[in-house]
Amino acid sequence: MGRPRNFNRDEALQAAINVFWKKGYDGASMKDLTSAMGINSPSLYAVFGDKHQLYLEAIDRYSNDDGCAPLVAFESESDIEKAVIAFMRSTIDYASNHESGSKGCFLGNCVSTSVGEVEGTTERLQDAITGADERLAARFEKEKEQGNLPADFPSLERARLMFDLRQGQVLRARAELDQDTTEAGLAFRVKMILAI
Amino acid sequence: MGRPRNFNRDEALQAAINVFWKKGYDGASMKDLTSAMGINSPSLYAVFGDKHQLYLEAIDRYSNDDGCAPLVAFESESDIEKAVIAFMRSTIDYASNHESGSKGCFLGNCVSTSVGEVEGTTERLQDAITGADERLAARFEKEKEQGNLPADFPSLERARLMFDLRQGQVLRARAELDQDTTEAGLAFRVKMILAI
DNA sequence: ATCGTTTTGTAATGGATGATACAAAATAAA
DNA sequence: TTTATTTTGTATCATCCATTACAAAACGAT
Repeated sequence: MGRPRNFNRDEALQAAINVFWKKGYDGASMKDLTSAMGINSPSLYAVFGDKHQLYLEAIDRYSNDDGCAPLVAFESESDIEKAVIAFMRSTIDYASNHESGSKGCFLGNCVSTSVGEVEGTTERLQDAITGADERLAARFEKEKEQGNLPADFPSLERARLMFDLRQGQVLRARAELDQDTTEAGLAFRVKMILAI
Repeated sequence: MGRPRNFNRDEALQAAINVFWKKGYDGASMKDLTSAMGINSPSLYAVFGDKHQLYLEAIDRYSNDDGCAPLVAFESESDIEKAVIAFMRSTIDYASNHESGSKGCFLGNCVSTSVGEVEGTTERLQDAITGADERLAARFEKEKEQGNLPADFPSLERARLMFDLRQGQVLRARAELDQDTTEAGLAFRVKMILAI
């Protein structure tokens, strides 16, 4: 059943992500999707099932790529303070200067709308949130073991703090508000996240 | 031009808000809207213009009602520390237990999707964000004048901090994640907002 | 080169969408 | 009550949507 082989599935999926990211699930028409992906609708159906399955796959892919880029930045930096800074900067950078031109966060600004309306989105958004919380907390725990953070450091609480701050930043980015304003208070935020 | 007089315009608009809030702009069909508003489409067009104008009016109305409820809670409480707590609790409460059943924040979780796609939404979201920043900061400034906060207290920076934290909370609420988890770290967040 | 198969493009399907024309009903005026 | 006007409900419009049938083209095997 006509699956095309002469095209890059990953690139097509990335193109679909960018369309959904910009227009939302309902706002993205099949025409928007197919023209951005460079395929005709029959191919889309053969490869991805239907619009709904494509959407879920786009969410999964984004969760494992762009969406967790700040997490990777956080985990890659060896010094914990620099790691927190890297997380914040990476968040702002991806939310404001993504190569696709889409602003904000696909999960935070688009998938959130379809929660409860499009099947499969609620669990995925929940997993993305709690997963981020846990990955951030895990790093803090490791720092505690190494003695770089006090033994009573509330890792999960501060992880959630970081994540929540992130959401404000991506909303500002989505609204195309100047990211320099968020840059201003960054030092204090870092200090607070690591305080006591 | 048949404008109906035998119905409550405000109630109809509130019903429209709840539909848009739950389903987003594109996801809300005229049928969804008219049946929730208790009117037929000709009446909707006579009273509100069209779907697009109704959406913009819904945004404006929400911005001046539900959306700023936490701001009112913040401004109403006389003690500044209790005021910050009131802001946070009000945010969580409205985002999780709104009478309409809609979760999260209409602006943060729905309008954000249509930014750049639906005309008139970008300015409105920007105004809502910067307006909230300024109202929060204004209260801090007043406290400084009264000597309840140090003279070098960075009002706007902390206002933005509060607002950004709020966005994380409404996203968790939209995803129907347990709000008790956010309640846990509340004391520290309040301390951090008012620190130094 | 020919045939069978796979990939691509066109075109059409039924259904739903946003928007209105129009008639029925209700109201107000005389 | 009769008439003019306004409000409501029905029914329809063209259009766009997601989806798929089908034909054309490209490919691979023999």
